Amino acid sequence: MATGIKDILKRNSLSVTESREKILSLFLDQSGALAHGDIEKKAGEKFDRVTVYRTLQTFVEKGIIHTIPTADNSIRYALCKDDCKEGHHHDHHVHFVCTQCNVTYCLDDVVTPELKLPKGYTSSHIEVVAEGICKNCK
Amino acid sequence: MATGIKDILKRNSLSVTESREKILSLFLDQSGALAHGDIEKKAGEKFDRVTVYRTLQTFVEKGIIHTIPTADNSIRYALCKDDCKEGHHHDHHVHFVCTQCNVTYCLDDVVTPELKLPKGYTSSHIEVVAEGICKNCK
DNA sequence: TATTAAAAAGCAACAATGTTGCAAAATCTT
DNA sequence: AAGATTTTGCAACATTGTTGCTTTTTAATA
Repeated sequence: MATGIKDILKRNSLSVTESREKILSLFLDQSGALAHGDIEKKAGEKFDRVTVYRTLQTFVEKGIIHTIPTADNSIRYALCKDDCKEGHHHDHHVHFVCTQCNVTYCLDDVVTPELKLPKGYTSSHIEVVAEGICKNCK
Repeated sequence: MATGIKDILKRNSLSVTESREKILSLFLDQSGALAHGDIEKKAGEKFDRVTVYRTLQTFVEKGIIHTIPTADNSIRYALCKDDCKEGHHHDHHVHFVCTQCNVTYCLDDVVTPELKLPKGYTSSHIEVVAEGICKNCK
């Protein structure tokens, strides 16, 4: 499968625009997750704030990126693996936030564990966020 | 152990004030978690917005409540169990967000599972948030 | 390649959320 | 009850997120 930036956009029937290319490249250029603020800092001099919001929203809808829940009110976004379809994410991996460097990783190889929920509860999705020291900081 | 509202505050060496009593009672009166917005709606006519912020912050610092990460940028707070000490939380339970009624539960009996992390990663805390249909909505 | 319809970006204005400093009021200590 | 301390409320501000509309860019088609 082609993995160029333009290919990713076209595959998701998105028109190729400068801001989408730029923002998508930010994700491809590094392994961690990005908070909205990070993206705005890196791309915001060039693009309007609103465009960043709308682009991220579009990417989430198309399944190109996914959100990672945090406890500090700053949604983080990370690239999805290829098997994410529009409106149907398959992010069954664990996220890791380093308390030292503050980088968020997608641990693609660590699968979210099974949970035994109390009677009456049915879960459709489980998010696991581990916090600690990453391999670069230890 | 005494569980009156005043007792909880005194035990944590907090002075007993109207707003703290009111906000703490909101948590005691119901089982789910509360978002800042909920609290402001319920207590905000009586108290200043800033007071709500500061009170919640104080409660978190004292270990009376804890935060629950979400993917929608609205921090939720829930009461801690009694073994939370100041600055040292013991929230090894799973959280459950109902996608229908939007209530967040602390599943105190569901312990966060062990995770096998990749080499080099050490985690100090693991957050698990399950999403689905709760016992009241099914 | 030029024309045109559709989509996206930029702009402005606004709404919501969160923060800070300081004076007034309430609480705690003795 | 009086004074020291803590908390509250207020005002002003910063940040973050949203909406409507016009201009610009992209993509489709001749």
